[in-house]
Amino acid sequence: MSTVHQEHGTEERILAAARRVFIRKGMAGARMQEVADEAGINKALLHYYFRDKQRLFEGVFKGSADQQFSCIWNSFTDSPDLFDAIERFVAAYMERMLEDPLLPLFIAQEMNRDPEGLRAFIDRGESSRQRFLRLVEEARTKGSIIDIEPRELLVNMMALCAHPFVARPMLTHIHGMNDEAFRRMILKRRKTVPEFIIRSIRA
Amino acid sequence: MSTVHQEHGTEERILAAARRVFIRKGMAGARMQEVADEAGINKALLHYYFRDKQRLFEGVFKGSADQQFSCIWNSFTDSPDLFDAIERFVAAYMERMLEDPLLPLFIAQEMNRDPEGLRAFIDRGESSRQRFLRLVEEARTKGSIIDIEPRELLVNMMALCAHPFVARPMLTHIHGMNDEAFRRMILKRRKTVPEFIIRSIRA
DNA sequence: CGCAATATTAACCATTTGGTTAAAGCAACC
DNA sequence: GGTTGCTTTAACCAAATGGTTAATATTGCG
Repeated sequence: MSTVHQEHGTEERILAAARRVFIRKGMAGARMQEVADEAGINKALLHYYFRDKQRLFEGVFKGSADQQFSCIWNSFTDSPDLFDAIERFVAAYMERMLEDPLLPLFIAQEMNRDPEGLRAFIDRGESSRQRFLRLVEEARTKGSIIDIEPRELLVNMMALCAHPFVARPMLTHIHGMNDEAFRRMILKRRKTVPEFIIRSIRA
Repeated sequence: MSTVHQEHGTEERILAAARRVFIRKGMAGARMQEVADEAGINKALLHYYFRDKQRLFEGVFKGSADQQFSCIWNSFTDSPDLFDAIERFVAAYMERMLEDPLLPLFIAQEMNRDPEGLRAFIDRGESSRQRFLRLVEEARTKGSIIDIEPRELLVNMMALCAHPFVARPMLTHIHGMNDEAFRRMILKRRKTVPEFIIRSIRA
């Protein structure tokens, strides 16, 4: 934003409201009026701060993607031990996503709707990702883990972390869980998922 | 459908077209006109066969949910060996989803949009699910696998199967894959995922 | 204060979109 | 051939929706 906007916190209020609405309903299902209502302002003011729906969405998506990607990676920035890194990553992911359980599904949904346009937003944690892959590669050559492709391990780890959030409505229904039970399940997984992974890869 | 509809395959054509559009765009993003175009018919004819968007959607969702749930479970109906059951399930899931890679995300998306209303549609594979859980429980008491909660193992297995499809746009971008490379990755996982799981749970 | 710039709103507009209607095709059947 | 009942269509409609405009309120400042 090059414009000055010497505002009264309004832009932040709008963004926060938009975030809630977009994450709940998705770009296609979200309504500008609903965002305005949730922010407690006039609809025209949305267009004053963010020219159109697309730009408002991008403002929201950028922050959300950062939250899911770069933010998480920083959790294990300087861990030299792979097992320790895995534990930290999983714990950071679970705890962070418990605050916004719809985030993983939202990201997946929107990336699927407009891969070309949103591609740029998810490149943030790239360096940390590379570091993780190297950590796996080292452990592999060192022989402290079995022979597994680093990328594959990463995908598996992400899968075990993200899926319960993506599939939450199914899980809660099938297992007859309420929100609190879901939360407990995630907190349990914070412990069991790293164990599950490490059991599988330990040499 | 209690009405007779002595049609010319039109209802099926509509459903197939609706399926493609809804799965691609989701309920909120799909347009009745687009479905009509894709089916090569007039928009009013949609409402002749399926009264409104909601019912057309339900027609699509019912079939899709069956495909993802009950259909898969039948793969290992009568396998008495847990490890064998896991291998079969994963293989069936991967192969089936390769035909409709957007299906898992679609189901998750819509279940999140309207959990109450769609809840009923996902109860299909319940008996097979129970059988799987019992198989795990047996193996656990028998001591052929480590001490793991059956439900947890099931969630992990589903996670490892479904996540690559849900996160496909991210994966293909980050790893610089095209559709064919994605397909190869899934086919590789058909082998490595069961191995990953079994390594982790084998006593 | 008074003025300029920014912030906010109510009313309005054009387009999109789900859905309807009434008429036209078209098949079978007498 | 015409009548009857299902199928298909073009034209139409009302509501919803993204976006604009012009006027009003508010703030900072000389």
